Amino acid sequence: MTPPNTGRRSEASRRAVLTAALDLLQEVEYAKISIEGLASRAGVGKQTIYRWWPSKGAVIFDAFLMLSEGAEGGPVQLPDTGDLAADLTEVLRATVTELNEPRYEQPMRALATEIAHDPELAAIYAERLDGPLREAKRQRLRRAQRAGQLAEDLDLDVAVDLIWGPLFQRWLHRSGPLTTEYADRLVATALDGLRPRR
Amino acid sequence: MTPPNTGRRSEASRRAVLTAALDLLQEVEYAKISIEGLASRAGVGKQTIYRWWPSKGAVIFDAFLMLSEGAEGGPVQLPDTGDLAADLTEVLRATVTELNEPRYEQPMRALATEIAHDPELAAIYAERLDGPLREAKRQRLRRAQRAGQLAEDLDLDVAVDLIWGPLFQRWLHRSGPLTTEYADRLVATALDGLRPRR
Amino acid sequence: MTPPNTGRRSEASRRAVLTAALDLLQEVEYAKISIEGLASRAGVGKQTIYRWWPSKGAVIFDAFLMLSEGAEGGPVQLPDTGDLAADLTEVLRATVTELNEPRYEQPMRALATEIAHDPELAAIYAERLDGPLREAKRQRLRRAQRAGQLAEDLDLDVAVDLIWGPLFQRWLHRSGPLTTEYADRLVATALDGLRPRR
Amino acid sequence: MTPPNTGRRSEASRRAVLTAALDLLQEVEYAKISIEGLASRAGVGKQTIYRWWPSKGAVIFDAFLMLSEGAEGGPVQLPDTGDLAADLTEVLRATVTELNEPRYEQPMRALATEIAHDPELAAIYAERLDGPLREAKRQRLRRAQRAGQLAEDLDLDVAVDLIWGPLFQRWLHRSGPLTTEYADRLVATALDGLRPRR
DNA sequence: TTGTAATCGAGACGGTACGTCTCGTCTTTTC
DNA sequence: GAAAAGACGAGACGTACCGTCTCGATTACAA
Repeated sequence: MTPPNTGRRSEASRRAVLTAALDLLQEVEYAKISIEGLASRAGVGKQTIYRWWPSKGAVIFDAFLMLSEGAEGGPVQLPDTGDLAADLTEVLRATVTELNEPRYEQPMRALATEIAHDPELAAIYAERLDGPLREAKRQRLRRAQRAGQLAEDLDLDVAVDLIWGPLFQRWLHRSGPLTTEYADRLVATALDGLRPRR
Repeated sequence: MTPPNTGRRSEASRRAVLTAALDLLQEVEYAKISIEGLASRAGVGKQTIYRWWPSKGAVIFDAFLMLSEGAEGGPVQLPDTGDLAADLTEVLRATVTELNEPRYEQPMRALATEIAHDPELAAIYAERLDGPLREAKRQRLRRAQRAGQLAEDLDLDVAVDLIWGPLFQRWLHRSGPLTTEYADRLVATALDGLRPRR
Repeated sequence: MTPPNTGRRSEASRRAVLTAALDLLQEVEYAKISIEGLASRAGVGKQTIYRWWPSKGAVIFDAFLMLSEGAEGGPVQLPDTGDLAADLTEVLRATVTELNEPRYEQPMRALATEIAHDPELAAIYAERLDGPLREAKRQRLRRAQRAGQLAEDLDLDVAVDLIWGPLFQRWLHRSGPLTTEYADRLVATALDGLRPRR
Repeated sequence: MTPPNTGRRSEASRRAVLTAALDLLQEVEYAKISIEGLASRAGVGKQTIYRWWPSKGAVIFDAFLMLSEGAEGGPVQLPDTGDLAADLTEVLRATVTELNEPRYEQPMRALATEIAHDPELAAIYAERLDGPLREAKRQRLRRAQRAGQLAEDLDLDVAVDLIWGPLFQRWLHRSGPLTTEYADRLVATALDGLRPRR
């Protein structure tokens, strides 16, 4: 993200910009955020933003990165009580709650949009933000698979998509209410499949 | 979308604007389309656009509407050969092909973004564009359910999400390559579920 | 100065800009006047200025033009009591007083500078502002010449330069104090010449 | 001009800046010269300029000073053949030629402007650049006066203004073509005065 | 001979203003 | 009375410089 950086970048300014970005995202729609406003909110010259970030999206993205890297203590881990269905249901319910939180909604939609339109950003997102999380999901499933709780020939990537894809899709497109019941049903249906089990 | 229309609206101008919108979407990124440019491309006064549409998104949306309503002859219908897995695979493969077509990509991402940020538009989308399609999907599954090919207590809405959600999610977030193999595996996994079948 | 003007220019905005220009010139140095500040002072969009004037200098110039054309009732005329020396002395003394007035100084230096650097502006200045005044000077001298008070073969243009040139030069370059005594001596010396008169 | 200079200033940098200033004046309009560009052209840090000169005008001025002090070998002297009219005509013709030279025009207009707007610079100009020249002019006239060729009570300062003032005025304001004929007529008219000589 | 202190090139910083672009509104003219 | 044309006030865009600042790296005195 950040250019070569010959060694003299002001860390204070960097943090001020990223913090201001997160603050603004809480207040106004992503599209209405201007570099001008961002700079003035951060108490920073516009040039300082243009010097270090190629686009508004990149700033917002870096802000998310800072947030996530600050929050996370070590590698992410999904709960593992041995009961896969229960664990997944818990995680999805938490996700539902989070997605319904107003203060996260705007920033996350902004991020989703930015990723949808900028392949380069999408790649960084996949590596830095989604990557570790996805790996954690895959590992939880792998443990279940080894315990014989999942099909032996299961493609774990497809499995992850099958569980979380519908959730994000419904949230992003508002194709229906995002409730904990939906999360429950989603987990159950994904685990058992659409076909009847004798 | 279109206001009451008391009777004096110029159909020629309306079509010119919508056609120009579709043309521009092929050429440039959605975000770079301006009302100004749209009006001049359509050979129309700016006021004519502001008079009849509340936002840029609404224009683009109306353009999609015109496109889809023009294309469609009667109600949409999913293939039904009796072999559900084969039929779903065929449809998903077709969707994969379409999503990978460059000339559809920009407009569809634009639409997705617009829906993600504008709940009102999302509602109209759900009703006018996605609605009929979703109904067709549900009906195909219902027939399979009645034929005993799907679980009796299956929530068809969740089922639709389970099949198409991962696909759109992967496309929009570019979280992985969108291939026909992926479509195949998705259908199979959704039908059988993650758990092992004895 | 003003472009073709297809017929829809706002007279109110035009006057607001020119008035603001004159106001600002009283307050701050010409070089510190910005288009941005001018527009905001005039309560006008920047584009309105850029649309109708090619440069800051052109605006200031137009402002002077408005001023002079507003002030002047009919053609300018120099006093003619029959006593050329007395008349010229009176006029030059008045000029000295005016040039020493703080509220005229800044604008006039600004105008002089602008003319010095922009030949196009200089031409308009020569025609619209300086022209009528210079003609009045020439005419006063011509009457004196006809009355036998000036040399028959005198080049009136050179004569005008000889009387007013030193004054403006001394003012602009601050090469010495600009007093009424200087004006008196200048007139006398110009009329009699440097050579001794027997 | 130059600050106290405690003894450690780099002569190389000083010359580089002044030379760059003169070079740039040949290429672009004075107003378009920036400290930033000047520093980079001179291969010098901006701070080195800000450390040693108070303003852009001061740099340009110092550059002129360097130029003039380099050129001049000893005190300036006007020609003295005994024929005052001929001598003055020769000098004024030379001045006309010089003022018409494109490579001198920009820098000299820049200098004139700077002097017009900055009284402090005007004082230094009067002392360092114009002073010696003006003294030379006065001395030539004084010799003529002693020889009885000029009026006994003539104010030599006014006389100098009368001869050179119109010329610079006409050049700076472009109020008419600057030709050798004009120079000739100017000298003749100044010497004889406007009034008829019996 | 070695500090040590000021100067140097470089360039980031918070800012102001540039000249351009588009917004959404308003006004004029044409059909 | 809707339409095309386009001027208007507003304000963001990305760039250029402003004048200040900090950073090693020379560099030339004083110890």
